[in-house]
Amino acid sequence: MENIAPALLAWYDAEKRVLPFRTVSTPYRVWVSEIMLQQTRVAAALPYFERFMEELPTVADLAACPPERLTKLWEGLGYYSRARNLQKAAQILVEQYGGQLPDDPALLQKLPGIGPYTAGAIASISFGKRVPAVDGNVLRVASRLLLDEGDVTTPAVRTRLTQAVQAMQPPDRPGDYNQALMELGALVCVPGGPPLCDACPLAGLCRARAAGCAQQLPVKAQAKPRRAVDYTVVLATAQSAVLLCQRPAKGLLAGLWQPVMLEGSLDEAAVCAALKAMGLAPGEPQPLPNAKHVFSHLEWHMTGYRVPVAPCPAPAGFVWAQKDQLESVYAVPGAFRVYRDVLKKCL
DNA sequence: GAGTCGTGGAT
DNA sequence: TATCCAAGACT
Repeated sequence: MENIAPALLAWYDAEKRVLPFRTVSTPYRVWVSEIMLQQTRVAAALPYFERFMEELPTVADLAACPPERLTKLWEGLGYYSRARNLQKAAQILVEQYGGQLPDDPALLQKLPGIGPYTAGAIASISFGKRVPAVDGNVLRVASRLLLDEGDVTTPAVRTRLTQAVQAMQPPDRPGDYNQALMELGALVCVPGGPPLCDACPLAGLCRARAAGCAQQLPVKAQAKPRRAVDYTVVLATAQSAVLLCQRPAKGLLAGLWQPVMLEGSLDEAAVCAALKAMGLAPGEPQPLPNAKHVFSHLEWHMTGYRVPVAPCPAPAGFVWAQKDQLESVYAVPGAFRVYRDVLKKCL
């Protein structure tokens, strides 16, 4: 195949988006941005990135940040283990690397939260190393360009496509080349609809376009169905505060805070019984809207109540959260958005 | 290798 | 509404 780099880089120079981690691209900023962008759209990550950099401008600041504050900064962005791993890595950098990121992708990949893609992205973008950084965008672009009908979720196909794009990576601009492939996938060679081939600098070289099958690529094994789980969410309120409980340190939404969560879809009587079993004195439950939250691998079906309870010390593992604390202290998952909105109005 | 791990936008 | 899926990593 004719080398795609010249046309690709010319397009990138003219069309690339102005992004904060491109405007000032220190290794630290590139690293944080790459972690935030894992499985996350640029538009969703941007406000988080700006806030994060304002509060934690250096590796040392990140290493020293109170973990609960870090979780709050990440609230709503999802995949919360990313934040924990980011801090673990920062602490390793402070202790073992003088607070500097190494330029060797093999060393980068030893840090928590940095896998093959992110190591390649940091090494190529920040340090000019000629290494690949292959994400979902690049797999889509490459599979179309080469008309590769292999399943891109398999390691063999990923390796094949990685080698193909890296073979054309120019030694003088490896980071821009990697970013250009991703940018092309994000802006032109898009998923979920017909790609914008008329705007593509590689259209003349694209085998899938020539064959008229670009939209059918990449081939992916279909996702497995999610399982549904029923819960009852109880906003137990007293004296303009709501009862919150911290989730376990491991697993789904680890360490985040939530209202009283009971297994199953319960009626008023069962809710009162459960609250009494917690040592609370519940009043009359008031039904709230049901809510559904879809995760990658499961669905929560939530039945909601607001229940006034007699003022009392919080049960073990719970806290009484005032309205301002709910906003500024406790990190609550987006899964509870419906019920957070209720609290915003009634607390 | 297959599950786990969030959220929101686009179609 | 249902589905996909986004600058993936970890176990």
